[in-house]
This record gives sequence, structure tokens and C-alpha cells, in this order.
Amino acid sequence: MPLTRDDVVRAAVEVIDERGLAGLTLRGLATRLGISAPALYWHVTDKRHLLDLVAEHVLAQLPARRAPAPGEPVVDWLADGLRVRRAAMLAHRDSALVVAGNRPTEDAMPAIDATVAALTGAGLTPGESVRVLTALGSFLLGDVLETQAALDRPVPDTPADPRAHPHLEAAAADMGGDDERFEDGLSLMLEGLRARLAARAATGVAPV
Amino acid sequence: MPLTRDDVVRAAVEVIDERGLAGLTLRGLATRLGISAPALYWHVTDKRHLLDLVAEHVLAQLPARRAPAPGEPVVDWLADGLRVRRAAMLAHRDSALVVAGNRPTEDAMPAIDATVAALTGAGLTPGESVRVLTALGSFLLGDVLETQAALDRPVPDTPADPRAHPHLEAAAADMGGDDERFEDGLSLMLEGLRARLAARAATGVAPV
DNA sequence: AGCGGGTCCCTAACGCTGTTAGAGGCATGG
DNA sequence: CCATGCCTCTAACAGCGTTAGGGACCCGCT
Repeated sequence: MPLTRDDVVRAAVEVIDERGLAGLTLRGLATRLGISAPALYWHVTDKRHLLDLVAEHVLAQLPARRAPAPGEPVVDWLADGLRVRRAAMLAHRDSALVVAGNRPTEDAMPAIDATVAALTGAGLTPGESVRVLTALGSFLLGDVLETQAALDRPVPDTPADPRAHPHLEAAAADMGGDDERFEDGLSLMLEGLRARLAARAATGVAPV
Repeated sequence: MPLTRDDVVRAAVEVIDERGLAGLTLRGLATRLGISAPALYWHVTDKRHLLDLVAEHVLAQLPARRAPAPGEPVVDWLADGLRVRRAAMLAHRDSALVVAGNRPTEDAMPAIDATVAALTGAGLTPGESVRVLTALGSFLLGDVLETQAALDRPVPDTPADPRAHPHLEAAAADMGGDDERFEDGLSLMLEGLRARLAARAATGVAPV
């Protein structure tokens, strides 16, 4: 049975999961698939193209965006979507590096459009909605990027840090892990968003 | 006069500014400096090491972190620092890619420590302060990353988008540019932070 | 005066990468 | 029986980061 493009993409994801993005070479990938390296060029135009497909594949694995449950605050619904996206990315090594720089695929647009609709429905202007959504996306990307970068480059076993930075030292105890860090930043943004929505509601501006 | 490590780093920054990170090769850099490629290995242990130095160099170009002016709200002071950092990064092409994955240099630590001190002074716990600071850093990194990625990969002249995504279409008019996007996200996080600080002050918890 | 050691650079070469050129085998359908 | 796609092959190229090993130069010591 001949190889499909999807086989190639899936194998690439496996290689990245095992060896990291830097460990993905066309020759290695081809050998794993039992074909020769140039044969990959039949399925894919480019390594860059392959990475685009990998990014798409990783993001496509998350469940179809559910509509907000009746009575569910928009902000909570938004937060849930972000957590799902984050989980999908953290499930694959170096995914942030792969995803970074890929503008949203055409078939990711309906979900984005729906989210923008929800935000404008809650009282933001359309431009504001897009900006807020992009900001949340930037935060998510940056967070996952740093988390995964820390995995790739393990700590240099903290050589000398006696009491040069007392406040950082004090923080070490209750700093928490990656999830706490994300949740705390997220709650910051959502709190700000809630405040803004409340302000809009108070001034009685109807949703545009 | 012999070449110094700083000459090498500065030249590398120039190359990245002109040709992008992908356009930086050791051979090309060496030729620009008038030496042979292996000679670079006397000044630098590795290409990875060179990039670390470049990242350091870019971030070191920002003015020494000023202390908050008397009476200046901590949050405003924080925002100002972030804007300065963002400007420094946007001044150099692909800087986000270079900086990503570099844990803070040892001599950037005092400034971080001071900022944590300011935040705990304002009422956060030490761990909270670090998390908040990291979250702001993640947002900054993600924002710059996406901004610069958009520059590297110019738009595909929006081929087909008639009215498939009406809300996005509606947002196109007042979406604003990169700066507005950043400022909007930033104000979200800062508003959340302000709210949290206010809550702490209200419950009368003394700064730890 | 001569020697040693550090500094800064060289040429040559290795193994690896993404990628192209061009050919071939193997089905299917007219 | 031939043609047309599909899918893969071998051979090769230019370019990459990096290593091995050597050679000038200069400065301080004996």
C-alpha cells in the first residue's frame, strides 16, 4: 500500500516528539518510513511545507470548538478554549516552535470568527475582540514556548545563587509549576477582560 | 588590530538585521569580518553560543532599568519597562527567535529581583510576583514573535474571503496595527493586576 | 640574543543537511 | 498493447557547522 501524505505528517510528528524539532531530518524521516529521502518530495513540496502540515496536524487534534453552554459566561468559555489549545500544544515536543509563524489555517477561521462574534456580543467592538483574542494567543504561544524551551535546555543546576537575589529566593518556595504559572497569567488577562466588559455594560453601550 | 568577541557579535547582529536569522551563516559572517570561518571558533565556542551572545547583546542595549519615580504607581512603572523591552526587540529582525529559549542572563537578574521586590511591596506574594512577571514576559515574547513572523512571511494577498467570516470582516476596519494590539493586550493584563492589587489592599494583607 | 607561550588566524577536510535531475517500475484504462 | 498517471529509486550538488593541525606574530623571560 502506497504512502499517503498523512502518513508522512504523522511520522514527522512522531520524530519531533522523540527527538525534537532539530532531530527531524528528511533522510531520517524517510528511513523510518522505509523510503528514500527524495521520495518525500512527491508527498510534500518542501521541508517548510511539511512543517506547516505538522503544525496544522497538531492544532487539528483538539476537539471541535464547542459553543458556549447556555448561561456560561463568555470569559469562562474563552478560558476553557485556551486551556484546551495549550494542552494540545504541550502534548507535542517543540510544538510552539513549529506553530510559531504559521498564520491561522483557512479551516481554523470559522472557530476564530465565532469567538470574535461571542466577544462582540459581550460588548466589545469588533476590532477590540480581535485584539483581545490575539493577545490571548500571544500569551499562550509565549507561555508554551518558554515551557518547552526549558524542557529542551535543562537547568544548569543553579551553580551560585547564595543571597544575591533575595526576593527571587523568597519566591522559589511557592512559585509553583508550569500550570500554575499559566493559570495565573491567564486569570490576570481574564480579570482585565471581565473588568472591561463590566465597564461596557455599565455605560450601557449596546453590542455593535 | 585583532578582532574582539564584541566585533563578532555586532557583525552577527548586523547580518541578522539585514538577512534574517536564517541568513546568518558562519562562513558569511566570517567573510564579512575578513577572516575565515573556522577563525570564528577562537572567539566563540559554538554557533549556539554566538546566538546566546547576540540575544544578550540585543537585550543589553536597553537603558538601565530605572527605579520607579516617587509616587509612580508600580503598575505604570512595570508597563513602561515592558514597552522599552518590546522596542528593543522590535529594533532587531528575528530577535524573538533569537531570544526565545535563553534563560535570563546572570546580570539581568538584579533588575528582575528588583521588579519582584516592587511587586511584593505592592501586596503580592513572592511566588505570585514571579508568576505575574513571567506571564508578562510570555505575552511580550509571543507578541513580538508573531509580529516579526508576520514580517518574515508577508501576507498571501488575501485571496478569497468574501463574507465567509463576517465578524472578522467587520473587525478589519478598526483593528489597528501592531502597537495597538500590544497595548490592548498589555492593558488587559495590567487591569487584571491592578484589580488583584486592589483586592489585596482591601483585605488589609500587609506586604510580606 | 634567544626561547616559550599566548594570541589570532590559516587551509584542508569531514559528515551532515535540503534539494534537484532523471530514470524506472507498476498499476489502470482505452 | 500502449499510454498515463502514481510512487519510488540512485546519483549528485551546493552549502552548512565543525574539527584537525599548523603557522605567523608579539611580548616577557632568562
